[in-house]
Amino acid sequence: MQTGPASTLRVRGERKSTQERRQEIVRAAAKTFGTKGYQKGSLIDIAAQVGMTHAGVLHHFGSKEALLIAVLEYRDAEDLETLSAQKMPIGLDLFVHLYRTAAANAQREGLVQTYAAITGESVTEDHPARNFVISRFTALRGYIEDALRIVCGPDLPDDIRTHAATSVIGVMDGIQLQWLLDKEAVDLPEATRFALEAILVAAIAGTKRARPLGEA
Amino acid sequence: MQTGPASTLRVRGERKSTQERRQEIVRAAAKTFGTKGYQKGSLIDIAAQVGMTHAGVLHHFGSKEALLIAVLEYRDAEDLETLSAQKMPIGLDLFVHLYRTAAANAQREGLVQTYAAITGESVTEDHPARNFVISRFTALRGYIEDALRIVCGPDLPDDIRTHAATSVIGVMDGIQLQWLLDKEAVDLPEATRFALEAILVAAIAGTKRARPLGEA
DNA sequence: GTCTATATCGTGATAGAC
DNA sequence: GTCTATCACGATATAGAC
Repeated sequence: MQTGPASTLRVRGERKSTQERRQEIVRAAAKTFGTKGYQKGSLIDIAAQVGMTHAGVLHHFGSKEALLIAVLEYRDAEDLETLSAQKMPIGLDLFVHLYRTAAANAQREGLVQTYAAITGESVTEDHPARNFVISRFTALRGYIEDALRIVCGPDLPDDIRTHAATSVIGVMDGIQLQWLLDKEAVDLPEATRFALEAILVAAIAGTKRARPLGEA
Repeated sequence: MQTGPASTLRVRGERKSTQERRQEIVRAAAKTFGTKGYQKGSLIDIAAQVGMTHAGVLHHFGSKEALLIAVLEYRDAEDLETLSAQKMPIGLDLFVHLYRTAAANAQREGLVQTYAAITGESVTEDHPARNFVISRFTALRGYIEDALRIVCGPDLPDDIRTHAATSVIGVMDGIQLQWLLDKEAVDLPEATRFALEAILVAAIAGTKRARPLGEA
């Protein structure tokens, strides 16, 4: 991704330099978009955090929307870094990883808040993060379905597997949301553990099951 | 709540009158706040839907924030109307009701979208809907805990009951969110049914259970 | 690479005519 | 009860100096 301009001399040891500055800005933007939301979060606010004017920020990213995209990509990169390994865990390990993520998230509210605010806003018309969020959900469902294929075997009907994957993501996001709004009322790690176990057990129980809920 | 000015003559059969006009506006506002979000949704947009200028809307509600509150109250009233009875069902009936709500919601996207957009935005700083959403979650958790007390008996440890209630709300919201963003990938009623059953079974299984997830 | 200055726009809210 | 007109404000983005 090295798109350096030809005219600029590029010494190896650029002292502080663009890349670092851009990262500072992205981090500030993540914080602002997280606390104020994308629409209300202003470039002026972001710029102030890194000691610049908003014009300076625009010099680096061109537009507010481009900055948001940069934030989203940065968040994804951070997520991968969090994994001790380089790749997404598989099988039962994935569920262990999901629980550990929830436990870790309980101590980094900012990250959760940024994710929740942007995801929440993304359902609105023509929101710049919309496609990103959709892709993210699709990918996550895929990972979880793969894990379920390993844990439950191939006998598990496709629709049940999909419902389970959708439920896992849904319940993690939903619990995070309630936790953000009322931390005393919600135990993020333990509620998540309960839900993950419940869904996993139900998936393992698998194909045939009594249906207590249903017709009148 | 009759705060009519003394100077105005109030004939019983006011022909079209304020209350109806206000309701039109609230409905338009719910639609706009749902599609654009609260921050981006403008009074001008809302006013146009009912054939007025934004000044006209402000005459009725005083401020944009007050209009949002009116929308939230209106939505709650609608929710209660949806219930065939007047009161919230109890015990197992509550879970049946929750499933039916999800099934009904699959055919009224607008309502779901409004709820999701406002709830999503509410995590941001000083958002006018924040307290409303917090109260709503608190009340819902209470209802569900009560239902679980009936279904599972009083032996169920308090923390498990709370985790289950949090999970129920979380999974319903989370599945709705994924459905809004990608309706082909998510079967809202059936995924919800799966999740509700899973959580219910786990709650019934109750107090003692092996813990497949946990330490390293 | 960052600043100042400015263009342009849209908003929520107010005042007063009708 | 609704409109027109206007205010005050804050935003994104651009142009050009340094």
